[in-house]
Amino acid sequence: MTNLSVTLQEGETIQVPASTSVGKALAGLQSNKQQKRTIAARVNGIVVDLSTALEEDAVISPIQIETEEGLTILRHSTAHVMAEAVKDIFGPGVKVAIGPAIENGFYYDFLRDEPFSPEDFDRIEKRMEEIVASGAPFVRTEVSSTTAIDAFAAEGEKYKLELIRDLAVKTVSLYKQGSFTDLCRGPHLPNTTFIKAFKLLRVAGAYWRGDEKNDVLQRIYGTAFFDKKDLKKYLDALEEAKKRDHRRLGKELELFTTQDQIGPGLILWQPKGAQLRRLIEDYWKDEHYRHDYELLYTPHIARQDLWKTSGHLDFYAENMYSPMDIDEVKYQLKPMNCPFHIGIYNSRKRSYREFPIRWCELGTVYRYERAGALHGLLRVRGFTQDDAHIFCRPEQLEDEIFNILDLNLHILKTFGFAEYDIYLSTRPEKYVGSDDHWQQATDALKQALEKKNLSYQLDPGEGVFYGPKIDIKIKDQLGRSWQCSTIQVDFNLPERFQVTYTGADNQEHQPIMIHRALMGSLERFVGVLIEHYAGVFPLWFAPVQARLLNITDDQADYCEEVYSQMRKAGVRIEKDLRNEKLNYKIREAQLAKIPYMLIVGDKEKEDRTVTVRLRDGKNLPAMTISDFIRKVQEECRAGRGIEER
RNA sequence: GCCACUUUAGCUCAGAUGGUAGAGCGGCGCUCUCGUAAAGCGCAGGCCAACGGUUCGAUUCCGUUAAGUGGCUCCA
Repeated sequence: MTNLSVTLQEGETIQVPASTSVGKALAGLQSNKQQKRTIAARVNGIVVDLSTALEEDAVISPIQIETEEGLTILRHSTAHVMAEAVKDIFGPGVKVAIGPAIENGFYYDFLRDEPFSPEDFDRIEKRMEEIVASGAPFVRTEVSSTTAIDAFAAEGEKYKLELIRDLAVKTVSLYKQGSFTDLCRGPHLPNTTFIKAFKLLRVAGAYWRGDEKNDVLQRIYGTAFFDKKDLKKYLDALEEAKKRDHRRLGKELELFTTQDQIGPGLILWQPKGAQLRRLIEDYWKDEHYRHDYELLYTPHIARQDLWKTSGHLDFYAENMYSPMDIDEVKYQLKPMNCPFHIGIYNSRKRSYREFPIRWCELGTVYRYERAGALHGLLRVRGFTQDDAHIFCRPEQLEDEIFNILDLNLHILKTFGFAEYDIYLSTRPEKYVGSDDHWQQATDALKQALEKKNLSYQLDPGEGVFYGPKIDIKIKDQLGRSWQCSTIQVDFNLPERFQVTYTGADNQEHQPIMIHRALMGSLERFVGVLIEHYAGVFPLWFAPVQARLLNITDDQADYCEEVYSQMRKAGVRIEKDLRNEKLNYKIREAQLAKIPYMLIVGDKEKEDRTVTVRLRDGKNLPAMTISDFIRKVQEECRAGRGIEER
């Protein structure tokens, strides 16, 4: 028998007979303890089961269950166990589709006439426990596609048949544990005993292969971890996310609301939310002014012809609301601001000397979103973009992109977002503009990113048809990412609206146009901010900065005085002069997440001061009104990042 | 839009195999005037999402519609 040499990634080499399983080979290379945590391995770079037989010399690195990769395998295997449980309980009439591991868990799609109910979850979980306890091994077999097709056809597993046919390969691999066999590439756990902690989370509808023309399946989501502690940690994190839900906090803190009578996806900003938004807008405008932008305002509707010219009626009609008649002419609500900005550009002839032109607007747009897509502030039908359009010459593009990135990251950072995922999307299959232009623009985007020292991922073919783009996803406090910023080069609109400028050569040229939004939409950004801060906003954009609390009615007159002085000085202050106990007032202010509580009793009234209580329960020494005003102003200045510039 | 689930007082939620409903918080009133996370008592709030059907009778059963939630899909 031939001997093979097997080398552990980190060094040690042993000789084993051919056809030795990976698991066995590893047993000779690892400690017992390590061996117990090993569930799969990378052999010559390919991830395989421990049961895989070695047929050539190999470099092996074990995959431990507690690693990211191990967790994925664990979850994938748990999905198989869930499928087995479901088939056990609900019979062969239930058809299985696919069941992959996903971020934070797994799912499996089933076809079943009856809906799954939460009570079913208990039964399924119980059956899963039994399967896990049986310790059944996950057994891999390779069979010819025709054999597999026969087998799945006999069971009526039509989705599996479709998958095999589309694979169009000679042999496929099957995994069997207990009574359940699934078409699967693997790898899987050696056996079910590695499944220590799992939970089914929810059921949702999903189309077969994500296409709404196909069958609607029931998708059961679950998660699994290698021990109970981690599962609990995850479930706790879900709880925490629930607590931070901007819809809940928006209601509790009276930031925004929606009403049936007004319509879904249409946001009503309550006074506190409006204040928050105003502070963001003011800051945004200031920063744009500093960065050499000019501010625009444009209308909410325009003649339908405009949208014909812009091409929106061709490629965006399904997101636009029906036209309205005004003096027998059709008008439509705007889904984007760009044509209006172009209108301003075209209001007179432009010279290359004016470039770059940077115009920004907090422009409110309306887009039709499918009813099922609406979600709090994050997905709405009317929203305000922090939009801007830049017109420049090709050779200015890179600098402009660099400047945008600079402003973009600066603003995000000021709001407390310091981690991003950046994507560069290149030319899709269908596009307008010349290959040269695409190449130049894409290069300019790349150069700008590199000059700014930003790492990014390439999204080949994911650009919009009119130009390449950079998308920035921000990461919040809980590590979730949100798409907000987008920077897009546009070769299309300048052409359609015949946007030109007179060059140094006295000829007419077409400028490059850049669209960009940093926060994306104010609605979404505020939603993300609420969740990021859990409603505990930094002083500089807290809708209410301070609340005055008197101890008894005796200090009411002094409090009125303090209140009006502070309000005049621009401090966002409220007064709570009700005849309630101090404890009660403090509790309410605390729940309202107000940064400073100003407590006024006889002592303070006597000394003409206030005692400052912080959100964390600590007290600052009593200070005068003007000292407090100064303190607030200084902190706000620092928060807005003024000192950095 | 599609699938599933949900909709009871301002908010959070109970409730009855069909006989028109309750709690806590909040609001209002009275008493208390009180120093760092909930004082006491009382009162007022509901066409039980809307509309149709079944029924002697519907908030409860059935259907339709609307809104919400979780997904699919799409995206700021």
